[in-house]
Amino acid sequence: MADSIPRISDAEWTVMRVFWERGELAVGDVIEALSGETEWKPRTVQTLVRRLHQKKALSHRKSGRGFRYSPAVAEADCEHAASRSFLGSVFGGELAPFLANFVEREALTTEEVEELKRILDKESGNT
Amino acid sequence: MADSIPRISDAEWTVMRVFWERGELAVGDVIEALSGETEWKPRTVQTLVRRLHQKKALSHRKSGRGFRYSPAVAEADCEHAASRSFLGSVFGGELAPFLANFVEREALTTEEVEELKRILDKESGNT
DNA sequence: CATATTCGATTACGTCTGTAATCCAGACCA
DNA sequence: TGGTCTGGATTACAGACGTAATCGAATATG
Repeated sequence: MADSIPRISDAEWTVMRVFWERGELAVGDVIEALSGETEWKPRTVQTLVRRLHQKKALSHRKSGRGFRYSPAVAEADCEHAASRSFLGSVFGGELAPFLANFVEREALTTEEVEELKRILDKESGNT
Repeated sequence: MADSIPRISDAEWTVMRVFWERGELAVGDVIEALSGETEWKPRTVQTLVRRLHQKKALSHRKSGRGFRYSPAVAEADCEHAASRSFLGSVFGGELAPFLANFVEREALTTEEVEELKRILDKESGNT
């Protein structure tokens, strides 16, 4: 895990999620997987795949006429990097103000609150 | 509150925070306020202020030789819009997966967990 | 074999961002 | 009054992003 996490753009997240869900894919597979979800033209998807490969978020493997691509970074790592970056820009890097703002504007149900608390408790034994 | 919230970039957040903390300011005030915090040249700060005014995040008022600017959007609204946008891109729009990923990778102290739970409880009476 | 399809590579193009520099006019200072 | 400082307007410029089109090679298909 020497590589730092590449910065993934909004459109690229959509593509990466396909790879994280389905593993190694050819471009055509990605195009098909996204055909229901987005309006992107095939060339658009291919550009996104190529850029993700350039920035080392996907790796390459020659296969027949083209390549097969697979995730070269872990989803959770990318998510965490994005979270840190977001909290850094918008909330001074802190989780609490984010959460406070969020619950202040969104009506969470008691169910949801309970779920979130359970998640908080999952952080096992610390100080 | 008819205007939708403008999209504020990373560098722009730094500038907006100065306005939210201090209210109406001339460009020079912002430059000075940021001189400790960033390495930005005065022209850079001015460009950011001008762009924020263009995108209606700041309003204008003629004053002497130049203008005084003030926030035209509420901090909490911008934060919430940014949060929604971030969760939408990265976590399928949901808070729980974000929180789960975060606590899984960051060692929160018991103190912190308690604070977060208190925040969650502040969402008053819903279903 | 000939044609249609697919995919990589290259190119495109407008917008947004970060990071300024230049130019100019008005204001303050000596 | 003439210089200096400030701030607005204009311009710059490269890189990221969204959204592709074109070209050309290889492949699958009839």
